[in-house]
Amino acid sequence: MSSEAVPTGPRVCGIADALVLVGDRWSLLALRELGFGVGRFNEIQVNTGAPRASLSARLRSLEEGGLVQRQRYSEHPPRDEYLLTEAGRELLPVLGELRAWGERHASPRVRGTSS
Amino acid sequence: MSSEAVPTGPRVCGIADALVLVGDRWSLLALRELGFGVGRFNEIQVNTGAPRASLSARLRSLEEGGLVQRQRYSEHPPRDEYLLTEAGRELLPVLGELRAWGERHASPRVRGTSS
DNA sequence: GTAGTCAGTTCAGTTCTTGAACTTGCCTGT
DNA sequence: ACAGGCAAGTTCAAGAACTGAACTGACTAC
Repeated sequence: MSSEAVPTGPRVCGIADALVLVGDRWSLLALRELGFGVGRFNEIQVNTGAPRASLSARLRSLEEGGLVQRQRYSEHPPRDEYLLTEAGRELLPVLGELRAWGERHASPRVRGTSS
Repeated sequence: MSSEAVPTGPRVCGIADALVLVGDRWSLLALRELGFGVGRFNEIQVNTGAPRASLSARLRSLEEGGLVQRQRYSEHPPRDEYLLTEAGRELLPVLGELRAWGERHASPRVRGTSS
């Protein structure tokens, strides 16, 4: 038997909960930008490459999930920008590790001396 | 004035590369099961709740991405199980942090004493 | 007044995901 | 032997989600 008391069953852990909030293609990229201090819609859109509609939906669900908050920076042309909440900021270390992993294992480029 | 010389531009970093491999709803959950030592298709399927077709596709792409490898555990009824490669195992700490974050911020349950 | 910026929304088409069967190969019970 | 099961997938139609391009408002610049 390979298993040593690994309890098998319908395991529910925080990973599943986390993925409900950030388990899609664009959320983490948007969060990365917010972590860089970029909070404007168009900048996030350009830097991540997400389609505007997707980004809009994603930011909205991140806001509902309590990861980001919207702040008005211009009244008259009503313009908002997005900021990380504490919950969002606490995700940044995870993103950092994910980036490190990605650079080690997922990047087809560089991986050596040049450039 | 929150920004202090944050270079704006088309930022490309390992996060995007990582998300190509694991940036979907089921990959990380499957990886979690593999991390628990559960490598059988049906068990992963039940524990994660992923539809069979999705799981099959996901495991294939994880295999192509070098995160898991398939190992035959029965010849005559040809049956494979999945194991983490080194790249896959190195992702487990990230998953651990994601779980910790999820338990702190994404779970609607618990969250301390009151509620 | 014409053009441009910013933050989204709308639209129609494409792609992805899902659940429910179905298949293949073997093992079990009677 | 033969029906019935289990395991690991595959197939298919339907539905959900995503996408790029164009459009809306509310301004600002020339």
